[in-house]
Amino acid sequence: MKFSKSFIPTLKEVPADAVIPSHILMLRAGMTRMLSAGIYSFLPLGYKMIKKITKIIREEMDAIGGQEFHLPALNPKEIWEQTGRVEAFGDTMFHVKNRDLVLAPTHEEIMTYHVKGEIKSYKELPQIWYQIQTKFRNEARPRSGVIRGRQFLMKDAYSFDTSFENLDKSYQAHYEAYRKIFDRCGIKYFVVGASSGAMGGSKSEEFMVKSDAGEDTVAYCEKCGYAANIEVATSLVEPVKRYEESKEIYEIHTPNVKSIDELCEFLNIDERETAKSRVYIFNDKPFMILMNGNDEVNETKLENYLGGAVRPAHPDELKEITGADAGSIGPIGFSGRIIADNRLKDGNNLYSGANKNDYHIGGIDLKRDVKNIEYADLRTVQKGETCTRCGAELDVFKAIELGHIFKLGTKYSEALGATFLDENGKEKPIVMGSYGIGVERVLACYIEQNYDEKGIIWDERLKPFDIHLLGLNMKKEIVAETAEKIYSELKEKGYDVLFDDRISVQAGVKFNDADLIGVPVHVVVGERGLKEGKIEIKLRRTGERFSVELDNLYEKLKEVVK
RNA sequence: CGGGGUGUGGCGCAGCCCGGUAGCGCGCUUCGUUCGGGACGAAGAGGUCGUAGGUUCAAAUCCUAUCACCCCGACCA
Repeated sequence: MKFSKSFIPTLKEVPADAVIPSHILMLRAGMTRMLSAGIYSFLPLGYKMIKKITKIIREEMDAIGGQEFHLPALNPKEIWEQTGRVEAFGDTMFHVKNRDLVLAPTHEEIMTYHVKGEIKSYKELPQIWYQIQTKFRNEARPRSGVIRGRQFLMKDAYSFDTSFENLDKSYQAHYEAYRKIFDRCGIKYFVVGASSGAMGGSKSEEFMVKSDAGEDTVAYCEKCGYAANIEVATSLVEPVKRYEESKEIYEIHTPNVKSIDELCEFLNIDERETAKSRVYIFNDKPFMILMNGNDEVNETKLENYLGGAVRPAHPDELKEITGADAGSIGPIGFSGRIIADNRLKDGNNLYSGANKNDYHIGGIDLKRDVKNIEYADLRTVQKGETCTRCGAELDVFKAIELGHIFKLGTKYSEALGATFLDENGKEKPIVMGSYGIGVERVLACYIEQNYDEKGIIWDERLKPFDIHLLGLNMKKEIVAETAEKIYSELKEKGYDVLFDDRISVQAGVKFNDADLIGVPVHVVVGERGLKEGKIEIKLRRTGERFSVELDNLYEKLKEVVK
């Protein structure tokens, strides 16, 4: 393709609204433009990359027996009401104003709807159905360019099986396909155990890329490879001590002591000797959570334990429920359900709030003083804690979710009545899995991992062109003629070539645009080299460059272009 | 949704505090010179100063409302 005829509007300056490297570079390289917050247009170069990525995805999905669909983005609201997800999505779902339609944020319902209508026998299962389609989510705050948009491309696949054992097979097939897809895209990623959240279902894993621009936090053990979303991650921490002798409960006047740190300082004690109380509401009823010291409540773990959504009590509710404000709340005298983190198990001689402002209580023995106490793992793992598998130190960092695979089970098939008859003529709900990949995120994450101060660095496995050919001074006949000749010969040999044939553009501009766009191999035709009959080849990633005789050019390119 | 910030030519910005009719760099057009790492000179084109009200003889500038966008947080199948 000739640059002079192409629409590749590169930018010299950094657009003010872009912050993260991938966003800046996609704008600067002329791949995307923003239309509105979280809504992006893909320009020819950007869309070309999207097509390359979706081609890889299609090949690997087809390889595991996937069949491609194209479902409507506009869905009847009624179907979504049957699974309760209009409410579950809430404001995240876009609603059409002048008809009872919604814009689909995912497609479990619609796929299940079609299964229900057509698949009736175990003989027709399993099935893997997928599509690559635009999804709509009314994100409260779109950010990081294409990484979190209100409209985005997603490859979503659904598996339909006769049993949970067979679901395992479909799930595993997707797991392996995903590894191949991300490997082929040249992305450095890792897989973490995750929470299924409001999707429902049992097991789920996320394919993650480490990045400060990420919105998920993961715990990772470099030594043994343990990786988990912070929502479900666990670590080994020392439990509180149980002293031989339990003191009696006593009240302490603690004016203006609110936080655990203030309490520790005031009483000159260690935070491990304290139990922090938080009040949550579950099913409209208040209950108390006890954490050791400054340990943070992990609300996802809490919700998984309780089996439903919780919310922290409001400040005014606190007063009504406990008689005290946050900072002075504790288990003694609290009448509701009390769940403590495992770390506090059977602890004694502990300090906590007195449910009376400016007072705390010492000498608490959870075993003796808190009847019906429950214990659960409710902590949020912190950096530097001990890996449960190998004992090494855990790292905790931000990551971007590229893909997510779920074992859904029968949640949707039951809600929508998608059943089949088994070998014994017995009606059973179809067992489902669901598997997503954020297509733009693959693009953005690749760039996040492969750029330098000059621009993007594409990989041989994922690149917009095979060769970027630069004709430096196209006003010189010898340069123009040679470059044109090389261009047509390269095309003949089957290379996809971007030929910078612009006449009134300085050499420096061409070099900089080439570095910005980041095709792996640059071929430079200039007057200087031609005087000695030579062409220059430059490798974008290493910056390495070498001159070759015109006669040896194609030979050399065979080595260099993979 | 809470906090902070920004809206001035295609892009990046100054001007606003202290009101007087809009400027700089890049880009764009034309001509000439230059020609291997974002050239130089000359001449040009291009702006309802986000929008709507208000104050004033006069508003980019002051006041009110509103919209959009960015950042931090909350939220996030």
